[in-house]
Amino acid sequence: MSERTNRRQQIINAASELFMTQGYTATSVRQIADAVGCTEAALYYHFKEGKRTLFNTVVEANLPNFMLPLQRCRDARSLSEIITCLESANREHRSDNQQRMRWLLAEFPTLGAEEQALIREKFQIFHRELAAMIRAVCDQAASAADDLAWLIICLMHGYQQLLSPLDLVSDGEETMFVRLARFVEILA
Amino acid sequence: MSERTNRRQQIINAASELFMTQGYTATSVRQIADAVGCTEAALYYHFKEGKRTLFNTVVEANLPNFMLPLQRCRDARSLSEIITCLESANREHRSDNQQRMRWLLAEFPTLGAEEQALIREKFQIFHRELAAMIRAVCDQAASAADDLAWLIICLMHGYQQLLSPLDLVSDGEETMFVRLARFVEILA
DNA sequence: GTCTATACAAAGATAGAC
DNA sequence: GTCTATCTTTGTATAGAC
Repeated sequence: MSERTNRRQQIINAASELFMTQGYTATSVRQIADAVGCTEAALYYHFKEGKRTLFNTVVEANLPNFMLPLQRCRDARSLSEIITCLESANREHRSDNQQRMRWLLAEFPTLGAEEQALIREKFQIFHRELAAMIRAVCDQAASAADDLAWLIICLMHGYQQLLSPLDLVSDGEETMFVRLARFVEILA
Repeated sequence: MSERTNRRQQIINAASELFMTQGYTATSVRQIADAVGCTEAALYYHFKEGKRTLFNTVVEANLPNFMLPLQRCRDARSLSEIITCLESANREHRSDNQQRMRWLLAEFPTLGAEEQALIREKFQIFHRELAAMIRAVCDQAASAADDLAWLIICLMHGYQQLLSPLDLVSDGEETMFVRLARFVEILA
């Protein structure tokens, strides 16, 4: 993959960056072409159906890999271990995933039905895996594990998309997650 | 306040609707003028500094009234009562607040420093009030109440902005909140 | 594949008449 | 206050040369 082997890929990368930071409508085809270092005409050669097609490609290329943090927790042996593990996995890709998710949810209403379904499915799979993992480490009823998994997902999302970007938690380290781990420890 | 007493207000209302559903860049001044039933020139008379100024006005007019759900919980006497109360208050203004919050967070990065600070402050006040309320009903250490308050805020946000709009929770009623109430009941 | 050149619509914004 | 008319810039998109 030399410097400019694949123009198409360069375009997708530049578009990803711009769409994510500025949003779809705020980003012009000119801007993308400039960022790549080519002309608009060249861009239209690679994406014959124009801006919207390029956007769809970018969406699929940027579906956050939800499973990544879960794989790290494979050998957790308690609920609190799962949580602290999720939190640390989360912290490492923080700015990346945070931006991707924010963008994804912001554009979600404008997406086509297939893309919306794709995203929904990703979350459902994540939830299913997490619930299974919870059942494995502490003997919960299936429905309780399901709820607990959604609870954790909501919590992480709220933290990642609300507290963290708005800089609402001042006490430096993510003590909140540590405390959650302690909470659920009691419950388990 | 007759039909067209206040053009300025009409403009703000129309702009609110359009900005929220389409976003800032996707909404044109023309579109707003059309919705109001006047010309662009008239609009520029009321907002001399143009689209961005109108937008700022709209942002301030649409800062969700965060305190509303809290006021409903004044006479809650336990942690679980607070939570179920918040949840029901939340459910009533659901679609409204959901859209407002989604929009606010999507546009947040583009806002000026003062507006960002304003939003941040609203959340901090909400948190402070909720934490105080928690301390009032169950004898928690101040720091534990603080964390618990953030936890509940994150959870509600995750539910409102992730699970609910993506239609990820299938079991009809908001059992998740009921279960959370039970969880925290044990903790208290 | 990439460029130059250009078409054409829509954007934000303003001057000046009423 | 509101309109008509107009300006300038920016947007998406394409034709045709290299």
